[in-house]
Amino acid sequence: MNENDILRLLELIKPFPRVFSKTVSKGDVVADYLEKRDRIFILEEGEADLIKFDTKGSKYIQEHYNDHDLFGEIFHAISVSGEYSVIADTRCTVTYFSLSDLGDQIGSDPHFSEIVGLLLSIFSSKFEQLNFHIAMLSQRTIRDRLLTYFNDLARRNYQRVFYVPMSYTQLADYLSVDRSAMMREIKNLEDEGFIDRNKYRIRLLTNI
Amino acid sequence: MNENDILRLLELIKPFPRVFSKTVSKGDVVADYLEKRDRIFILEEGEADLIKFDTKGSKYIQEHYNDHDLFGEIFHAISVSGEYSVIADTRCTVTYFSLSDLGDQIGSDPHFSEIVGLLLSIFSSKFEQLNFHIAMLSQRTIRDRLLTYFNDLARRNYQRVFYVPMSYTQLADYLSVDRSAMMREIKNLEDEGFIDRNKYRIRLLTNI
DNA sequence: TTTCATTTGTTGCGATTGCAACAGTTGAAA
DNA sequence: TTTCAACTGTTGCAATCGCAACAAATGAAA
Repeated sequence: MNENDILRLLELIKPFPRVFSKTVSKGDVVADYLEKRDRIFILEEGEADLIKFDTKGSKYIQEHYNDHDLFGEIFHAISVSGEYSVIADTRCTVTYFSLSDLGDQIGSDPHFSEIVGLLLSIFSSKFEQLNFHIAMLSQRTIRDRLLTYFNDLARRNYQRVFYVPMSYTQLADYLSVDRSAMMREIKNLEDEGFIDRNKYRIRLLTNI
Repeated sequence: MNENDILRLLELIKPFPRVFSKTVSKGDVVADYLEKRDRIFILEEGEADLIKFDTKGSKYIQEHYNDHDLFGEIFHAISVSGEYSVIADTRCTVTYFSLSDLGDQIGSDPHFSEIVGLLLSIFSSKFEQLNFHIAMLSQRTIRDRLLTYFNDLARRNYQRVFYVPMSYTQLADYLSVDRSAMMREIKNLEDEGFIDRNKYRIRLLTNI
């Protein structure tokens, strides 16, 4: 996601009456994903987690958000069972608005076309993320999912070396595979000379 | 997708100079997915298929489009390998435009706020589709993917009975599983009393 | 520094899946 | 009406995966 786009959008829309800001303390609920809504949240300061509450009562960290990250119901593949909340990891300031509200308000704004452009570029990049997720999940073996994911990291880093940007527990969740089976497959990739690994630092040794 | 939204959007944007229409003959290329673009196509009349050309030369129908369907690069999980084209199945008329172009043009239009609203509602529904696809692919067994998909069909039909809206070959592709393994699992679901099936007509016999 | 919860790393085993192969069915074009 | 390609339906088998279980490592809070 382009951080400058987010910052510029914030600057432009903050004056609108139906664009809200709030600050929540660590541990507080930033947003509930209980009802289907068209709100978009921009995290201005702090860190927060998207948490899934299982039907059995257990909870998992589904995503982690930093400064200038963007989240909202419409961007998420809320799984069939369970409830979701975004919980503040540290003290957080968020700005949020409802998309349909925004549509009503920006018409008369002199920066109207810039705002629309920024929204479209944010949407494009979200579509791209979701589409990549689908392409990765369409791979049928753990090995192919890992390689698809690693190649994308390498491509976006312009390097064969990169750091996995989340814990392996979270990665297994993102790839939607069993964690232990994923670890086994990572070990296989190392043993067979496809990758070189040192904790979260990975180097791809082959093409494709 | 709400067909009325599409029709109203067409009505509003057709007058713009950078919104184009064309008619292509059966078998012709409607759109190439070779380059990353931000164009959106609306099929006004006719039928078309999104075709994937494998690295081995084989080709598959990935999606099928009817009147008033909407497609474009940003809406698709273009898989890692292979090329894509949209090919006319019958004589087709399409209207298309580039999103960024549209952003530049609608600012001065008296209906801008309605246009933005329509675009946002179209995007919401695309996000919903992609998110459902991810939630379904996150299920780890063929059985769970089938039940997730069937329950969604039933929910959207307000009925336990529904027709699978594509061939089983295409369904296996959408669920990203082996076709024969999927057929085996469908048979198991029948044998175990979860569903009742007659070709493409399915009735769910249990909850969840 | 100690404690303790979380994460990583590893393995055996049974269940599920993909693959290959082939017969039967269907439907559209010749 | 015949032909033929595409799709459905089925099975055996080997590969892969999820699950359970547990030890080791890590790191944040007390």
